[in-house]
Amino acid sequence: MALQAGGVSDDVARRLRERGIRPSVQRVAIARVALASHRHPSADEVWEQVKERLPMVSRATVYNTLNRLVEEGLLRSFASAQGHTVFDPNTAPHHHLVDDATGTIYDLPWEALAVDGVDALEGFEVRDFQVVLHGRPTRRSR
Amino acid sequence: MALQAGGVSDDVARRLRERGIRPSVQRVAIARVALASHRHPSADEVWEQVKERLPMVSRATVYNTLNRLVEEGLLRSFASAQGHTVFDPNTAPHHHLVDDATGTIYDLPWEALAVDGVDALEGFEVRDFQVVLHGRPTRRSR
DNA sequence: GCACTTTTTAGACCAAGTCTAAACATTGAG
DNA sequence: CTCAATGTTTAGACTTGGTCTAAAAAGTGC
Repeated sequence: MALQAGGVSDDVARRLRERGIRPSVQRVAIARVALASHRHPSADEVWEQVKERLPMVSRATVYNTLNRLVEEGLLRSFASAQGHTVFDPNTAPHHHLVDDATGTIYDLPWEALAVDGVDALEGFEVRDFQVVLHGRPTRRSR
Repeated sequence: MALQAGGVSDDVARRLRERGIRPSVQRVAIARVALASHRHPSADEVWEQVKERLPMVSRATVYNTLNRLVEEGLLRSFASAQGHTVFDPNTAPHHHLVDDATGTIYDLPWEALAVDGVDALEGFEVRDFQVVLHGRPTRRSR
């Protein structure tokens, strides 16, 4: 197998080590794909991509690693509109816009929308929230 | 099998007929459960409840009927935080609060929150939206 | 009552995700 | 370096939510 360019994978390995995750070859490869992704991939989509470089990697390892990355706060996961779990390396607060025709999920910056009334909600203690919009992009360039 | 009280099921049958759905015994029983529910049940939860009155009803009929009710606008469906499809008879716009500890989903009235900035979004055409909050109820009485 | 259409049924099938037991890799002590 | 202990990965079995299919049953119109 080809050696990986030092810089990026070292950075990923460091981030894993910081969270107490031993940076095995497999875990670094999986984390590289998942942390760089901007398309909210499912676990199997990550698996496909990782297999291009590391053909013998097993599905269980990909699932276990992704779940571990979520536990350790390096990734977020949530259910897509189709009910499948997808992963998002953007752990900062942001909103989502779902194109129901394609299933694509777009990130919207937190500052793009203002939500008023959360503090005044009666009967609930709110930990966090986001706006989920349904619609479609009007430009191709996204 | 016991006859059903006329009033309610006649009402459900009428609503089905209005949408061009022939009100078979099974479909009325399924719709009665789903339309009366306030707990965002999954299809299998609806199936369990329907079977109490109509033990021979098949899973396929429940799934088909619920999907049909969604198509015809009598129900909404969406993916819960756990990634399972759940059904909601409240088709008016409203927000959701998810208790991650229990998976329970609470409805919040549309007027409880104000979202600002949707019209000003660049690059997207928005069809609808809602706020999804995570937290927990502070009162038992819900 | 009879041909036709619609609905329901049981169970096969499928896909996403988890679990398991065995193989493999890594580490630290001697 | 060798060994034992521990941690990780693997293939494949398993589970679960959901769909599909072919045949039986029910409903419709003449």
